[in-house]
Amino acid sequence: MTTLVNNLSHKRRDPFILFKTLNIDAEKEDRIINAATKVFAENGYKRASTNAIVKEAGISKGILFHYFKSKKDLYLSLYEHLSEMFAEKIYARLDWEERDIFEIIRQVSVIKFEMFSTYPDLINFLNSVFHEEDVEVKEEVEKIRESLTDSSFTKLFSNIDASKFRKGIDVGKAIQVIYWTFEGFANQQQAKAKSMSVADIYKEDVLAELDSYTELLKKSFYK
Amino acid sequence: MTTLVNNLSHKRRDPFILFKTLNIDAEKEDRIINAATKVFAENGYKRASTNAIVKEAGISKGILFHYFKSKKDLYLSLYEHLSEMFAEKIYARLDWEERDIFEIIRQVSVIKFEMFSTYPDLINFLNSVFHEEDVEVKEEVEKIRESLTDSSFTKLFSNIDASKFRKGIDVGKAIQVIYWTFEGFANQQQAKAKSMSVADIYKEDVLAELDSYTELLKKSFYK
DNA sequence: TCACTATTGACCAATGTGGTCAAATAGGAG
DNA sequence: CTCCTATTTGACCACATTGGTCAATAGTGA
Repeated sequence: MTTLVNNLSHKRRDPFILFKTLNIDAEKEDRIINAATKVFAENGYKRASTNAIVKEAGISKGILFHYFKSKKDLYLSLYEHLSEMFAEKIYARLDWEERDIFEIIRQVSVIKFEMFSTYPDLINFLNSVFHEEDVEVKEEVEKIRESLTDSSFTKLFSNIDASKFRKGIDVGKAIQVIYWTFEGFANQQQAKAKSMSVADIYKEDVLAELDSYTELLKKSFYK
Repeated sequence: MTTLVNNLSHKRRDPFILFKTLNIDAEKEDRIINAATKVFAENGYKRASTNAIVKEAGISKGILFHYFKSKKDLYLSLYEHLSEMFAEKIYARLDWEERDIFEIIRQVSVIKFEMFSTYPDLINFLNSVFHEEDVEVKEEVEKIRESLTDSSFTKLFSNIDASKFRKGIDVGKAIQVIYWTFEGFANQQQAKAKSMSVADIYKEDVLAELDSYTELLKKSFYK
């Protein structure tokens, strides 16, 4: 069983196998991906409507079922494609030697932020797949997830330098607090982003605010 | 414009007006409330099915539409009833003079926890109503919400004793961190609770863990 | 027994579903 | 231009589900 890292370094996968065999321009592929991502993210597998997807993507019903043999096929292919792409980006840009929790979380946050501006529904989709309960896809989702789970990631978080924390601080709990803080911050930003165009979000501003939380937590938890 | 506090102290409202006029035993009323709460919380207004509600409640379709003249009526009555009940409990048990942020959040958490064991879907339902976008109910939800919004609550949080915090700490941001921590903790507990029976959750254990986070944050933020 | 109310669930028209397929279109080669 | 093939369309289908109705039944107290 190879890990994701191995997959990424040794193997060049063509995520949408169905797409590869047919000659489709990238722009249309993107439209379909974004439409499906959005509709699945908002509704879950069962209640997501293929009609809604084709409408959102601006394509005909026929062509969708020409590319994907069924709704299930679309869902699973999309999940495989997006989770691989997501992992790929993360892996390519993380510093795996880093042992400072704030630096790690900052790196992950920056990557997430950048992905959000290109694929606004990606993270929501991946979250919704994670919580998906429908029996028609649950098992196969599990299989795909397994093939992607990687030990490097957990190692990254279990290898954190505890010596930087002040005496008397429960490091495990402190890490939880840090995690919840950045999760909360990300949710807040996403809620904000809903009410404005993507162009109006300035990366520098968001990162500056994020850093102010980092600073606060460092001041409080570190020696 | 009266505030919620005034409503609660001066006025005895019968939340489910429709219920009052007919003689229904409390146990059945609770079954209907819990079923509707659950189904609406999980699906939102539009996609929630009245069939699913009557099945979950173990009642017939006819009787549901005998009590409530429409799905919309059920939804809005339920929202009004539950949000009033929720506010009532909070208001009855909060110490409004308290100025210590941890003490306030702890009080709110305890109340939330207790409500969760009796009405597991209450909080999810109120959250889902808050995010509801369906035009058929949005406006009326807004009206009900307005009639409940109270300034005392915001006053409570804006009146926090900042002098307890260490020098150099951004109190506003620290409060955000505290808020996100307890939100994250609550979500974690709720996820855990899904995989076990309500009886197996020990209040003392949960509160002890919650207090350990309080302790950590106090140690870090307070003088 | 009767009169009355509370409750049922089969039923309905309307809408929406995933998926199909004959036909229209586009594009390149000759 | 004609032909041929590959791409794309959307009307259409059988089926499931929807919110809501109502004649019929069960229950109750006198």
